[in-house]
Amino acid sequence: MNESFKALADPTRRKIIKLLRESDMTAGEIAEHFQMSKPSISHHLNSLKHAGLVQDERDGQFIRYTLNTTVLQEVLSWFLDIANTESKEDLS
Amino acid sequence: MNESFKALADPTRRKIIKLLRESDMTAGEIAEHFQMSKPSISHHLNSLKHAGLVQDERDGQFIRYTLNTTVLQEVLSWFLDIANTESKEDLS
DNA sequence: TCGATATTTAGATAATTATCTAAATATAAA
DNA sequence: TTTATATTTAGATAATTATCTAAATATCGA
Repeated sequence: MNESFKALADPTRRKIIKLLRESDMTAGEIAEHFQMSKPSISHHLNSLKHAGLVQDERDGQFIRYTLNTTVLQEVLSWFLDIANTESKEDLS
Repeated sequence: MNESFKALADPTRRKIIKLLRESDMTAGEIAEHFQMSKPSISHHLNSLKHAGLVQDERDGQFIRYTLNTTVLQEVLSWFLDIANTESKEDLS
C-alpha cells in the first residue's frame, strides 16, 4: 500500500488514473493528454503498474492499460478507516 | 491538494496522521512513537502542516498538533469521485 | 525481409526528499 | 539571570524522483 500512496503523490499519475477511470487506453492514447515525452509517460505507467494500480496487456502493436480498482479501493479504505470514526464524532 | 497527496506518500507521516486521529499530541509525544531523531519528526510535522493536514498551537513549553480533517476529507473526495462511479458499475 | 509504428529501456541530469548532528529559539522554573 | 526542557532551524548527505534524448525492442504490414 505504501507503493500506491507514493504513486499517487504525482499529479501526472493521478491524471492518468482519472483517464483510465473513463476507459482503458493504450500508452499512446494516454500520452496524448500530456505535454511530455513518451518515455516519461512510460516511466509513470511503470510506476503505477509497480504499485498495482494499473495493469498492462499487449494488444497487437499496442499496449493497453486498465485501472486496477481493487488496489485503489485499498487506499480508499485507509481514508475511510479514518473518516468513518470521524463522521461518528461529527454526529455526537 | 497535490501537497496533501505528497505528504501522505510517506509512511511516517501516515502514521502521524493516525496518531493524531486518536488524540491531539505534542511534538514530543508524537516523536515517542518513532525510532527517529526529534528534528526528523519536526521535519515531517512541517510537511504535514504545509499541506494543511495538521495544525500546530503553542501550549506553554509545548507545541500541540491537531488533525485538520477538512483537508483530509478533500483528499478522500478525490477517491470517492472515482470510487463512486466505480460502485455504480459494480451494481450494474 | 525491410520499413513503419508503438513502446520501453538506458543513461544523464536536476530537483526533491528523508535522515542525521549541531546549533538556535521559545517557554518555564529556580 | 541562569538552568532546564521542548522544539525548531540549519546544514550536510545519501537516496529517490521526474524529465529528457538516444537507443533498443516488439508487432504489423508491404
